[in-house]
Amino acid sequence: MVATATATKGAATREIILARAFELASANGLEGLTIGSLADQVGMSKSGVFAHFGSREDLQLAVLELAGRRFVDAVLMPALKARRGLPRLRAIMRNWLEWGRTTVGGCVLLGAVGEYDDRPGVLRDHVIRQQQQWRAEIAHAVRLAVDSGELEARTDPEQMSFELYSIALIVHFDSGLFGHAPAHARGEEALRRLLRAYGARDTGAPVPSDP
Amino acid sequence: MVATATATKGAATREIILARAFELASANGLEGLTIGSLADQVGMSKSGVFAHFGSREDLQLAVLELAGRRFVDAVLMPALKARRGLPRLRAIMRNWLEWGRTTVGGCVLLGAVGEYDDRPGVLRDHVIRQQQQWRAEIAHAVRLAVDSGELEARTDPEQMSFELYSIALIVHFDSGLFGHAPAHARGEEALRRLLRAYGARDTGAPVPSDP
Amino acid sequence: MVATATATKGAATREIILARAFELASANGLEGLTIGSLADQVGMSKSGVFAHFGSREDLQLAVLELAGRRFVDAVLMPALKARRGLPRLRAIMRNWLEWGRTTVGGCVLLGAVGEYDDRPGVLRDHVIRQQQQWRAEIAHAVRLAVDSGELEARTDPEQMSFELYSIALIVHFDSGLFGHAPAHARGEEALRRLLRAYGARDTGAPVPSDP
Amino acid sequence: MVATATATKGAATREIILARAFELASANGLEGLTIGSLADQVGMSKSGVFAHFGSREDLQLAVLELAGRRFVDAVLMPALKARRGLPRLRAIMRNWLEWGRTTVGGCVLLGAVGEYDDRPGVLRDHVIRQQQQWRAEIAHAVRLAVDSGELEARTDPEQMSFELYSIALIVHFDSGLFGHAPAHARGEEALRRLLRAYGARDTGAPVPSDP
DNA sequence: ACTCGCGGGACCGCCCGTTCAT
DNA sequence: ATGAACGGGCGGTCCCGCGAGT
Repeated sequence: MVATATATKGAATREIILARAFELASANGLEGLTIGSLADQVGMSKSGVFAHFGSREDLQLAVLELAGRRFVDAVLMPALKARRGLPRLRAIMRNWLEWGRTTVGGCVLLGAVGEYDDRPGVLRDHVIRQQQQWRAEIAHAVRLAVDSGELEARTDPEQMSFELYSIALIVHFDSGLFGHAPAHARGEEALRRLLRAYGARDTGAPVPSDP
Repeated sequence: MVATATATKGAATREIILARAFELASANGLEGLTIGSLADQVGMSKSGVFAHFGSREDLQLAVLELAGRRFVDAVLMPALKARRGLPRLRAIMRNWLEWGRTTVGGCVLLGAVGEYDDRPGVLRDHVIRQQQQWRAEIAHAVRLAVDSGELEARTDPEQMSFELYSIALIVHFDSGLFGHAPAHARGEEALRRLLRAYGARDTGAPVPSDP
Repeated sequence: MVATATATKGAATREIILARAFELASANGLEGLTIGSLADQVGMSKSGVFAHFGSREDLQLAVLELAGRRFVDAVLMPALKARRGLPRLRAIMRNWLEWGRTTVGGCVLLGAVGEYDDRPGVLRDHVIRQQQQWRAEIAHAVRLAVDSGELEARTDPEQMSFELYSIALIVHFDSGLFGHAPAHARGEEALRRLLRAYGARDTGAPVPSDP
Repeated sequence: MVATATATKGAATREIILARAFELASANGLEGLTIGSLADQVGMSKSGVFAHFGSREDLQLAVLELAGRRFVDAVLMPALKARRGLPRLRAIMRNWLEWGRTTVGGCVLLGAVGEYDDRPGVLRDHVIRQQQQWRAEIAHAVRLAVDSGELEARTDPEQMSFELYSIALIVHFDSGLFGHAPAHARGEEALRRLLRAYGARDTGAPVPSDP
């Protein structure tokens, strides 16, 4: 028998539960994700939901992983269609901010950073790993732009990744506090300045009528 | 009789409780602050602690305010000793990052941003007000540096405040995830680059033996 | 398989809890019914008991309804075996007073009247509805006796129902204060006089050797 | 120094507290009378209120006594101005029902009957004593009416007192459940019938234009 | 294999009556 | 007469197992 992703029916409902859990976690954070409320949402019994994950922590872990996959699909993969270098880097950031805007409650991954940055446990470990992965990805994109000569040669990709990340982070939280529009505007402006600081000529500004 | 800071005994123990609550909130977040655990920590009964605040929300509010005062004392006030303009701006950021390093769990205010950015209520309102105040303070410091000619004349103070803020934010969370040292190093590097991008000549680098 | 009254096990224990709750409410009133004490009595955990009702108010409501059913079974139904008219009316009252005597703490329904006559809420609404139903039932029995010519033709059934009710009420409370025996004796005497005042010839007196 | 009713200032404030407590007990019942809420109402500290009574039970007892005095003043004393016999008896009942109508929450004494009829303790004992006293008072008034020939000679004063009492009781509770007006109308009608049943010629009906 | 019903135990925020030193 | 503190209890929620149905 060929190995399939969802061999049984159980795995299918597990996906359904997970999808709903993802929505709840987007809205209320991973810590706000409760087995009871999730059971209500999917119309199952608490124990039915519970059985699929074994513990709340494992449920949260699964949601975190799903969020990671969705993140890749929505942010990273589409950016691969853009040309290597600056265009791809800008595509990544654009998709990222866009993703936070379209999802209610914003990016789960960034939210998780705020929830587990100081709470030891399996979840924190997972968040750390994800962050490292993801930042390495950005750093890689930066490196490509350096290689193509679109960014300064002396650029430290990890450092720049860190700074790009900080923009996504503050846009995420500011969106919650002050609304999407102003947060995104400020974030895009910060991004433009950051790119320029690292030597980018074309910053992707709509129309730089600057003489 | 010499005037004392705490007129009555009740106010004194309230301060003690509050101080302990501040520590707990630093470590576990404001949402992780529980009346029962707080009572245990201060060696009192739950009702004894409770009576001082009237509700958990009011306790959290009080902790938030205390954090605000401590922040001002540790970050803002000392920076006033520095000369207006760039030195003061750098002092503010230095104190800020330093504050996050000395306090276990990091800056409560920044942690609160992550907790209440999408949770409506009195606490969120308070966080918003604090953020606005505090960012306006930074913007003001920026304006002074612009006036003194140390930063570019076309600088938008609010935008720069936003970007400075983003550095503090990511340093806070990264400290929790990856440890203080690397986060601070990256943060300081980001700060230097940001200042330079806004036209600062002297970036406060430890050894400006730049040829 | 023979059809059983309680299909599942949960419903069975729910009945057990309810029965015990009924006893507690009889003794201490519906307001004196707490989840903790009930849990102790049935030897379960609080949450176990709680889960069966969802809220204390719903528990009280359920007890109230159970009391209503028991009341119908013990008072109303048996009286249907008596002939329409005066005999049935007397049977109702006799059963009623008897019911109060056999139940420890007396009739829950009458007790609820004393508890919720001035406390707004769902329970009060329920009590009101029950009272209306029940008094209408008595009024109906009165009407039958009027139709059969055993009571005066100009009798106002609602008024008489009110007065019959007042007898049950005072017997209930007097039983608690002064003991069953004297309260019942006075109540029966009042009932006899009341029936006579409304034109009944045979008052059901134990020894009608009245010359 | 001559002994006065309120020798000290403490006794005066005690009266103030008591008066407020009486109002609260009228509205919420003696069991709903809480030291904290009472303290709020009189603008004192809880312990300040508490010190005047020694325990909640004693406070309730004091309220019960005050209610008794007020009852005498409002119901019994004014009735003494009416002529002995039927007029006085009718005056008593009229004042009684009136008292329940003017006081928010109705007669505390009758409410206490419903609260302590099955709850052993000092309060119950006190209620019992009060009831006995008060019913004896009515029985006495009945006896006078019998002596004056306005009621049947074979009347049992205690029995009639019991029945008069039942009218007051149901009017009290029905007022809470269904409103004052209908309850009072039914009560007065019941009273008229009861008096007539005991041989009264003039039942005090407004204008018996009955030919 | 999967889902459910049922129950437990810990904990939560909150309120109450009460004591004690001032 | 007060302010501080306590102990116990309240209703309610959470995560989690056990045993049985299908």
